Amino acid sequence: MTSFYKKKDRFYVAVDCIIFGFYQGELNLLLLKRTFEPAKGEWSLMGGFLEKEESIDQAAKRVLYELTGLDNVYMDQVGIFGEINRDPGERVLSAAFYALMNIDDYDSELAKIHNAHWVKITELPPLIFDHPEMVNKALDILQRKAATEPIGFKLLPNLFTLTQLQALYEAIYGETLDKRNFRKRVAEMDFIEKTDEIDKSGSRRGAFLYKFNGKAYRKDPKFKL
Amino acid sequence: MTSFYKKKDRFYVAVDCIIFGFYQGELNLLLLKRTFEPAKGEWSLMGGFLEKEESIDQAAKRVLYELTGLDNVYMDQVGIFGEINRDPGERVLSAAFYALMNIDDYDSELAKIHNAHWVKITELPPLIFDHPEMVNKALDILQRKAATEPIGFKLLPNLFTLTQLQALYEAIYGETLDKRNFRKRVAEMDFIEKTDEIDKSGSRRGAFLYKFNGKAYRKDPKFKL
DNA sequence: TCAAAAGTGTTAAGTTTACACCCATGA
DNA sequence: TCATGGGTGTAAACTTAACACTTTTGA
Repeated sequence: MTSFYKKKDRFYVAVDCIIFGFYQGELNLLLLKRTFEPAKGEWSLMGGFLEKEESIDQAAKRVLYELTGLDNVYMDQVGIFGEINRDPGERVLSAAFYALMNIDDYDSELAKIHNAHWVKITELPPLIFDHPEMVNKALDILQRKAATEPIGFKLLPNLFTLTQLQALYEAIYGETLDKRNFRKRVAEMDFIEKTDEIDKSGSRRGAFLYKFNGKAYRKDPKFKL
Repeated sequence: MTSFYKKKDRFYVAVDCIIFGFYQGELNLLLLKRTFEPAKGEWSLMGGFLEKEESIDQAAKRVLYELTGLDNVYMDQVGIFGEINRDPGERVLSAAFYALMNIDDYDSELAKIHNAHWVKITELPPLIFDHPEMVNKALDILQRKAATEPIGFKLLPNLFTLTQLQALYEAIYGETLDKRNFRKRVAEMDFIEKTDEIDKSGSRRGAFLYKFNGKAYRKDPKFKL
């Protein structure tokens, strides 16, 4: 270390993850009912401390991996939360990240170990510290970003019906959408491709399954839903 | 300190400020030609270290105040930058903030002390570390946010002509706008109020000065430019 | 046979874009 | 008197929003 930095203060830095899933027509968050201090017994986001040998992004991925067993999950920054007393135990800064995952992929064994549960965002319990702020900011970012970038697909299986896709966007925006207008817009985006497979789980008649083609999207990246 | 935090690593945390001003029809940044280590002689954003007794937002305001002598400047978060070697001297995390100021308000004496200079964003010199990324991200946020929230006014004097306002938005978006369409949209926003004062500095004929009425905006907060 | 979800087009309303000339003034 | 920036309206193109019925199937 050069002498330049010697007198400066150093801080604990955490990452907290706002983990979104889509389930039963609603956005859900994967939350911990804490079995550990501080705030044992209360609800919180999944978090962890930044370590010396990792970047902040890596820390976020690691924390998510610890809880879900997944890597390659879409994550993006929400912001840094740095009020002095945000953690009443000790001063800790927190970098918040949101993650979008397909709820089918999650490992319920790992979740059990951490006492993690999917909770509808319309029915969130009280959360500790400034975690409610983090969630609100993440939701706001998700709503804006989902409208103009094809990130919603991260919340669905690879193959999905248009009814599912519409229900997802209705959940994200918190409003109902017109079926014909929605499908018209989907039809204009060639990278949302109809397959010849049919899903019979949602109706007797069955619905065609679609998939998102990222390569095709990148060729003509115009998205609006 | 409770024992819980004892084993965790602690980190130096800085704030860096992307300070926007509007001058001669262009967006400018207030940059330092560093007279101090590290990276003496190179260009950088204004920054400073987070201190124990201040929140991150407060640190950003303090750093801006040190350079400009101004408080009450609009600032918002850009993000946290946490790559391990982003500062080659020692590991330092940085929370980046952008600030929007009226360039007339700045204190050129203070600027001199810090060896700070307004530089057109179309003519930026190479910047140290990951400062270019910070600037790019700040610009992106500014462009998105300026379109739907009335923050552009922070870059102008309290009284401004419509020609100035249009030039500002052209600078933000990096494209020219149609004068009649622009003024039509302004006319629809009642909180952009025509005064009876006239500015003669920009033309022989003179142009009416307008002002932004924040209270009126909050009553009917619909903004689009 | 009927309940439940899938699928399909048209029209009106609203928004956005393109475009050109006269005005007022000081030098 | 003329060069310079200030100020003004309309029509076409495009986008968005509203709206209802038929199809398929398994129980």
